[in-house]
Amino acid sequence: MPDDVYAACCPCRDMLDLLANKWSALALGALEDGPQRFGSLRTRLQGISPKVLTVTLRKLEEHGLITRKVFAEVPLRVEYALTPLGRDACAPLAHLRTWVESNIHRFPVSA
Amino acid sequence: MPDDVYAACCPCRDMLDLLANKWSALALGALEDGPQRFGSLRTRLQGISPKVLTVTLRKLEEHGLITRKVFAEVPLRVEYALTPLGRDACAPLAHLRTWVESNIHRFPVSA
DNA sequence: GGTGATGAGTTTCCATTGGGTACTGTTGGC
DNA sequence: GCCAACAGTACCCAATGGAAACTCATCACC
Repeated sequence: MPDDVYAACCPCRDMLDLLANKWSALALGALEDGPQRFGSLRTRLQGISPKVLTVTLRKLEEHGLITRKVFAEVPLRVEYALTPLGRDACAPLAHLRTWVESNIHRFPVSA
Repeated sequence: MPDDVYAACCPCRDMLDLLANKWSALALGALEDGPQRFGSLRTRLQGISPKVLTVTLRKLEEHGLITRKVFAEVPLRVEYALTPLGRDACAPLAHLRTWVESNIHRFPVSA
């Protein structure tokens, strides 16, 4: 079994690092509803700064999870959408998000 | 629905940030097999430095996902174990890890 | 009684991220 | 000419991430 996230040199490690990330998990989840524009994502991912959103989206695009499509309109429109791979990745991330939401009350009050 | 990971101020956000993290996901998964010692975790989480492992474990402990038990032996023995909450958190993280492992071949070659 | 091993970390340092705020560029409407 | 909308950049500082070396306690060995 060459594909092991516990192996330091396995590319799995990089993928896990990409997906196991607050903003990636939220961004992919936001795109589950369909393509979204930069501004819309920025609104949905409350608290994200434009810079961090850009970096997050670029990384996801680079790894084939989302696509970035520019429309030559005015004002400029850019749409981000899930690739089939990205769509599949949403399932485990959705589990994680919903688990957190439904178990948040079990966590000790923050220190 | 007050518990929303997309809300910046919701404590869910902090929990997602804690769990959606490469080392947390791997550490919790390693503890699924039963209590582990520091050295054992260090070996299993290939490539982690002792400092980062310490920080990771302390954060998980602080948030009630694992326990840290010191045995007054020589040489010193310290065991980390999942709490019930931690055990429950393993399920979505395991999904994520196995999804990555079984879909890694679909990712484009790293840039 | 000094030497080394064991286990579980610290300490120090540097490079890489994360993140906030302000700014840019393009075009259209007022 | 001036402002607004959209999609980002640029610049800066603070917080992590991570490697390598060091610490501390105790025991076993020579």
